[in-house]
Amino acid sequence: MSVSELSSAAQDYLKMIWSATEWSATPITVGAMAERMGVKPSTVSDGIRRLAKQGLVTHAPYGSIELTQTGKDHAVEMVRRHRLLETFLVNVLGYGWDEVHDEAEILEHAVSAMMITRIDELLGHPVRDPHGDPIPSPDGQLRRPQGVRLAAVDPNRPLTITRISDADPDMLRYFTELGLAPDTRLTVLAHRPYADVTTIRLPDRDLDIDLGPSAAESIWVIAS
Amino acid sequence: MSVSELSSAAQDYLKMIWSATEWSATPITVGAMAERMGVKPSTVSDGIRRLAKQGLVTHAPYGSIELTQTGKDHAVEMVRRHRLLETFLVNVLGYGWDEVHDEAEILEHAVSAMMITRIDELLGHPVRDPHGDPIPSPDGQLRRPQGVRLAAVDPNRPLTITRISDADPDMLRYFTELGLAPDTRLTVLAHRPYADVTTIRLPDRDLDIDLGPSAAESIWVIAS
DNA sequence: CAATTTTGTTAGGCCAGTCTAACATTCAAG
DNA sequence: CTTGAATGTTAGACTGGCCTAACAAAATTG
Repeated sequence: MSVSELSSAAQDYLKMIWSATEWSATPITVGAMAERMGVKPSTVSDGIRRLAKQGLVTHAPYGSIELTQTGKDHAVEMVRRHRLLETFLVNVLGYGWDEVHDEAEILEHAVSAMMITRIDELLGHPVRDPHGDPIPSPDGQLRRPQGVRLAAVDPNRPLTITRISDADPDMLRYFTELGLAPDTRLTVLAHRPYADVTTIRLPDRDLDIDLGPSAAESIWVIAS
Repeated sequence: MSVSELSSAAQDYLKMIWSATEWSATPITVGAMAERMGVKPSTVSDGIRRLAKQGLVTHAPYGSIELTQTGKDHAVEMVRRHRLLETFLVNVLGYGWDEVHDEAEILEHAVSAMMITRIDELLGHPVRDPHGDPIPSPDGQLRRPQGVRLAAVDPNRPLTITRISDADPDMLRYFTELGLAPDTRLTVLAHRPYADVTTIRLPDRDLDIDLGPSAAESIWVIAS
């Protein structure tokens, strides 16, 4: 069975369950899923039950939610669609990287496998989306970019941004103003714990910036 | 209210009602709609009732189905989306003109107004889609291409194809093989009524072709 | 113009996906 | 280790879009 035959809601559930463990190990909860999808927990609980019946997740009442291999395959396919579409919207249609998430979220349920193939070719088989997130290959392979959260790195080392979480469009617009994007080079000057501030320096723009904790958690870097 | 807020089914009904009278004056019937949408007449009857309740069509039981101004506006917007998407799929993603209809049929329900605007810009504000059908402007204006059905023209006059109905992908593939497309020049040699054949000549390819009635009804031409 | 065929509508049911409200389980704090 | 708070599940209702079956109206035709 192809991922296209799943309902839109089922595709969303699978993608969300998979995504929850992409950047942190904490497993997803029913409440968190409901929150992120803008529905009530009872709806999610019900949806999970339907997914389990279709063999896409395993779940005992009050227990943890795990994707089966099939579920995982479909989830990764949806992630591939989403990230290719985001890349397409930015590179071909001239969207801002803060504008693509919602559009891709809808399109990913509507595009055919053929269209995804064509978009992938047009873009030259990109391996990262505009936020630096890795794009799974057609067979589901996915190279995680190296990198750790900016909040967690030692000061005074040269760093390069590898990804920026696309969770908050407002924050992305703010980052755009500051010139923060994947491949931007920077150095952490200091973490100031009680002020909850991380000060960074952008050598290329000769600029120092104070970032709050949510920003410092959203930016991933490697040594450069 | 924007057309995007309508259900997918409602968008389909409106577009179909509008389309029914684009190339011929015969008004649409419940049965014909059901047939073309692949559902039962009872479903359409019900759907029409819901549309009427929303003020998008007027309809008395057993009476004719008419779009209100609002309904007409939404229908034309859907036609604009559909034809821009078809053009986009052919010109940007390299689809064949016989492959775009079904894909556009799904995408038209998913794209945002912004995406349509961007696609329109990328394509340079096209006025015809790959089949020669006119693309309504953003404000709903629509210039009907001149032209009459090939089946209805006098023999031995130089003609140019202005549009080819996209109703039948197989026929489009056949036309591709023959080199028949919008802007192709041709002459009708003769209509042979009892054989139900129209013989045409393609001067540019020095080729004579016999077309059956469905083909001759699908091709629209003007004097050239 | 009456009877039959065709076409359209209504009634009643099903499903997915949502809700609210009530209930069950688990977790955490004292 | 008990209890109250937080979290998750179930029950029951509703909606849109579909179905089948029964019925109503209109059109065609002998």
